[in-house]
Amino acid sequence: MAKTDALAPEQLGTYFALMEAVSLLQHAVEQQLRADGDISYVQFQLLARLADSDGRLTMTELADGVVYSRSGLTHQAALLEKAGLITRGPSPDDQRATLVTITDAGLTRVSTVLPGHIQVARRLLFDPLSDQDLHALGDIMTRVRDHMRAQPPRSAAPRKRHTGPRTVRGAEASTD
Amino acid sequence: MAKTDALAPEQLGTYFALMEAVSLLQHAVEQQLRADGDISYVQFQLLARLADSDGRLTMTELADGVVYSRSGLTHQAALLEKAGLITRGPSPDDQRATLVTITDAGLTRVSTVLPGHIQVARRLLFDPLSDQDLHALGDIMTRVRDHMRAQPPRSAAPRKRHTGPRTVRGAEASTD
DNA sequence: TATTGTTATACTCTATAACTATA
DNA sequence: TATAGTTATAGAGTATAACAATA
Repeated sequence: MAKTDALAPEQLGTYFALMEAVSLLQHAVEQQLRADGDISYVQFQLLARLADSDGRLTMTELADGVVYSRSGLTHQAALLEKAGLITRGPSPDDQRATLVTITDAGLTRVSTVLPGHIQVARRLLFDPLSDQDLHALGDIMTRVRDHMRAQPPRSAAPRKRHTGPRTVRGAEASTD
Repeated sequence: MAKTDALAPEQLGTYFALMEAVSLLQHAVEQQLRADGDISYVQFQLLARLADSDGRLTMTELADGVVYSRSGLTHQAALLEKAGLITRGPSPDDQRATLVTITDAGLTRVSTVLPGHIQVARRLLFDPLSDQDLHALGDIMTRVRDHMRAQPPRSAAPRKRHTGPRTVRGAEASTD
């Protein structure tokens, strides 16, 4: 039945500290990006990835690593295109592919947003860390990330049954 | 003008590794909670917090630490109540307050979901870590979390101007 | 007046499924 | 048949503002 025992107390504490800290960090970052450049973190990631690359990537290449679905990427790309930050066009190599290009405005936007972004990361994450901490954290999280990437999707997730028709989502009968 | 310089390469790498790893972890956890107990991570947090406490907390106490707005909490509480996992009632101490109580079904749901949750955390996060890593990570993230909690909200966030009416959200003119 | 909580509303994000076109 | 991408649609999450009631 595999390991379903409780986590060691130290594991539990570490897990929750990690989750909460990063939630706070994500929240702060979203705020900053929205305030400084009116983009979300996901949009920032897409732009940054394009800026880092040749400035051009196919949708599939762009999506790689950015978790979600193709349709989600299409949606974000449409928003970024409407905002003039990227351009989409046919690929010469593969007629099926869409080639995404970052515009000058896109590059400008990234550089507009970057300083504040860095400030937030520094203020929230790095300020309380020593060089040694930084090194340790980098080492650990790099290893963890690579491990996660290598994990089989989530087909392996156990499939249990609910106790009944109880749903904690919005839908639901509410027969009255 | 404070420190707006680029982060050290090691900082940048650490930051991105942290963000990506936790994003993957969050995603996996959401999947597991939804599959095993049809709840979100936020809902799990609320239930877990209630279970940890006396079983009863006011809305304000419950919200504490769970970032978002009061209305968001009200919404989630309504969902949990509809699902029979919590109960809301007036507080004897303060007539303004709402006392939230976890039900037996709520406690059951938590215990239903917990083993899988732990499995995910173990498989994705702890498996690739040595005891020493665990200790270091716990120490670091606890410190970071406490530091973040102590930070002034986000009033301190710099306020820059956009280059124009460019919006990367859904709304927007789209005059054609 | 300040605090607790709810309601109404609006918007963003994400995912699934169906569909088109090219390899 | 498999892959690249889009569209339509549906649902969940979150936040802001206005409001009611109690301290």
